[in-house]
Amino acid sequence: MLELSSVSVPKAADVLAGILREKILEGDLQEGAGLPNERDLGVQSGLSRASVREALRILEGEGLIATRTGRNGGSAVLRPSSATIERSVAIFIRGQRIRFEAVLETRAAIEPPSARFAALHRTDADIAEIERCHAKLKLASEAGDVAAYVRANLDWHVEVVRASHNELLIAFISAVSQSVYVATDVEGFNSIEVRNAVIRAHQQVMDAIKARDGDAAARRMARHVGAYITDIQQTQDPLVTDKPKEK
Amino acid sequence: MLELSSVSVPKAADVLAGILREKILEGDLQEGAGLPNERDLGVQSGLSRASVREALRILEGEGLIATRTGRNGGSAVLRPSSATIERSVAIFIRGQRIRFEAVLETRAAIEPPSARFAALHRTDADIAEIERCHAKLKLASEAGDVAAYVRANLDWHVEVVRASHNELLIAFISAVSQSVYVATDVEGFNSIEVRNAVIRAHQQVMDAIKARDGDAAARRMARHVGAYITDIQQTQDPLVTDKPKEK
DNA sequence: TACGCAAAATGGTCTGACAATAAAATAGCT
DNA sequence: AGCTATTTTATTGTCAGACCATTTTGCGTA
Repeated sequence: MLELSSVSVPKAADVLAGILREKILEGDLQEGAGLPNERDLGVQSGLSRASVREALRILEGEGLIATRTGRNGGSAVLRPSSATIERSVAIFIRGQRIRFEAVLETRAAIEPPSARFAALHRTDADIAEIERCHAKLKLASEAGDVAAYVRANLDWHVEVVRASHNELLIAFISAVSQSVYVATDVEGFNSIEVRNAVIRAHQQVMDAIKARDGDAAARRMARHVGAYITDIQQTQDPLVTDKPKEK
Repeated sequence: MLELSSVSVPKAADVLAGILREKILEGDLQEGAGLPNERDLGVQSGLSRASVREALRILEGEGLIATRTGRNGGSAVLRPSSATIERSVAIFIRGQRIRFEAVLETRAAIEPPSARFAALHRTDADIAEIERCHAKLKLASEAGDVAAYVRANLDWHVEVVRASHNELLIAFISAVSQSVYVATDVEGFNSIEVRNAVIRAHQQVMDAIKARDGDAAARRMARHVGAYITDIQQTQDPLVTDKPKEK
């Protein structure tokens, strides 16, 4: 008797999307290159326009193409950016109901080694960018503008990781920061004392990165994010939200 | 004169997808719950079936639903898994032509802190699982089955991170490992000497995790992945592949 | 030359039909 | 009754063709 493991029946749109995806990732289609219009793609592939459109929509969801309407419109090849990762991480965090503590832990795990790489690989332009964020942070803190302060704080951390010149770490920290932002704009947290401590810690980390001292950068960043976690836990503890039970 | 900043015209499918996405992420639709069939959704939303299908395809791409054909088929709500992150990371790495070195750096950054969390949060079941992978690793190494060895090696690392009980770190390491796997199955690398060194290093890390010694676990893991990077660089250096120029 | 309007090219949406699939219901046989 | 084969049915997958919306191009006129 012939054994068959439930043959899969790929959908037309998936197949076409796969072919186009390979062409793009393989580099056959350069960034900015325009795909044929939907009707032509239909003729070339022997599929209906509906199926072609579904394939294009898949690629659009993967951040591989962008589509414009109108004359000279159509689908153009895109370099997949970190935005795609950010979206999937955001959905993962919300959908899986990831504990906020886990998100902070992840950030705390990524940032110290990133700070080390930043100290080793930084350019002068990176330093300038980081200091620009720091200046904005100080300004917002002095003005008591908490929302701007939180925003600048996040930007500063992302900018430090950006100085590592490791594109994957940058994408990860961007994705995580996105989710941290929506949850740290708490009035109780971000008191004037905490803000001043943050500014001092940032200064120390920046000094280490400027001096290209990887060990110090990692150590100081670890201390900083560690303090951040304990601070926010103290603020949140009273109003305990949903604490998922151990499985 | 009235100033208008180019109004955006959201597409019907995007709007519907957004509504359904919120319902799912908000928890209004439990996992496994079935959505109405496409025709009903069309009637309820006032859209054509084509638009409804496009919306469903978007959600499917985001890993939020799964669709089956046939009677009692239709779309059922899914918990977004790490697979979605893995896919977007894989596309990002290939599409951006991320240096392999950067991928290894990212792994090296994530694993030591993960090992620390593993030492702190591990259960006995976690230990058993890690040791199972380690046993398979040793067996494959002794048998000289390099492919199985590489696979088991990767599994061991993922399993250690899994013991951290941090779902986001687990998703990240899974995504990165996926890409590491395809590139480390090199014959020159993975010599018997390297394999034995790996086995010894793993043993030390496991000892620390068993003893719930977070500092030792992080330190030993850092040393291990650090050695891994230098080893693989020595193997690859002779046959330098594409070295993207500094921007 | 400058402005405005028509034409053309392209994606966006709708309608209706039929094919493919898989579960459920039914019929038929032992 | 109980099993098996067949038919029915609910649902997604695919197609064809039309029309609408948007944007660029180009022409024609002041």
